[in-house]
Amino acid sequence: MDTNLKKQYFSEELLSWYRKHRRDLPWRRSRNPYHIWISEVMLQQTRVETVIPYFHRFIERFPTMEALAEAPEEDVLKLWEGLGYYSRARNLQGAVREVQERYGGTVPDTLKEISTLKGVGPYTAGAVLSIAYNKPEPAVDGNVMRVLSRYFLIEEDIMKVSTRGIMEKLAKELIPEGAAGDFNQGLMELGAMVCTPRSPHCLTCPVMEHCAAREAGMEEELPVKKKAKPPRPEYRIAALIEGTGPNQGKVLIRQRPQEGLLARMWELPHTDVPFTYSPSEKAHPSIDSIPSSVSILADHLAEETIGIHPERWYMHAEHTFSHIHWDMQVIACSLESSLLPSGSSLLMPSHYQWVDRDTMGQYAFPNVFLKILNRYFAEHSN
DNA sequence: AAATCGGGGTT
DNA sequence: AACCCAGATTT
Repeated sequence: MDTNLKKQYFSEELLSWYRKHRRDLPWRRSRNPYHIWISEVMLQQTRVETVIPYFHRFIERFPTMEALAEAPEEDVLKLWEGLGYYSRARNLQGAVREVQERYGGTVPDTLKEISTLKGVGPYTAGAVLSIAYNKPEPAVDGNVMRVLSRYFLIEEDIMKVSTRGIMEKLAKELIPEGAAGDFNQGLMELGAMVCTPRSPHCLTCPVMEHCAAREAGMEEELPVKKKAKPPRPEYRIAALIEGTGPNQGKVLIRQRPQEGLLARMWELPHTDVPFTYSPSEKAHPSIDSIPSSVSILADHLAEETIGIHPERWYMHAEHTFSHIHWDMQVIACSLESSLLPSGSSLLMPSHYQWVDRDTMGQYAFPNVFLKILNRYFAEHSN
């Protein structure tokens, strides 16, 4: 079959399939460029079902770009809590402020301008332009690369930058006249609902008849993708420091640095230990079974003027990021003293804070620490 | 081109 | 346990 006919068939069938089968998603209920933009940023590397509650909370708290531009950054981070890739939140607010100042509060409608905004890469630019403004720009994400690699039997490694270029050119050619938004969303919808990574539902696919991978029996082998490196293990020890006196019932937390992993999020004080926990240490934990870790933790906190006295083993926690796996032992501690030279024993460095069950909600935590704190306060609810 | 940057659902 | 998700940025 002629290539151009295959393309025309694909575009027409996909478009009509989408218009019949599209899911009713919150960000599909308007074409507010700001709302579309938020949804696309939240959807980066994140599933639809995960995003939905975050999207509702976000537009309720920040209904307009003006509201988001004027909000304290910590409020934005708190609403992003648990969603991951927290630089997305900071970039989004920074970009919205840029739109307020440089573009008079209107999301730019050209590829050149919108692409200058922080956190708006090739995908997000194309998605916002096509969905909000119906501009014929491609929006190539993982779904689109999977669908196109199968339908056109493209065996290039989709992790390569050059392959992205091939896909974008192809995706742009396929956009039907005047239907960029629906077509691009249809491409992603097909990838999410029908042309899935494993065991694709070819029998219900609107373009199965001319799918090259299907004809070749290759649908399970595509797309070709080089395997990612496994996350490196990191062994860590954390202090759950229980307050006394005026801080009875509270726990000491600290804020992470401005840059890097989990930037500006709050956490339990903890540090890396330069060796692995043996299976017996994981299985039969106690302070005495990991004494060198405990002394490393005490030394680490002493450098931040926090003197601790380890009391008991509390729990084991694991957390996997894309590139790191944390294997963490949590030790309940009492506060020996503040080692600040001149202050009273109640003074703490400014990036430390006492919190209880009611006040911890003011601070944004990564999920691993959220779980530890929620368990602790559930067990210590006087 | 490779590494960094979260967290969780599916199979 | 492997895979991968409506990716962008930095090195």
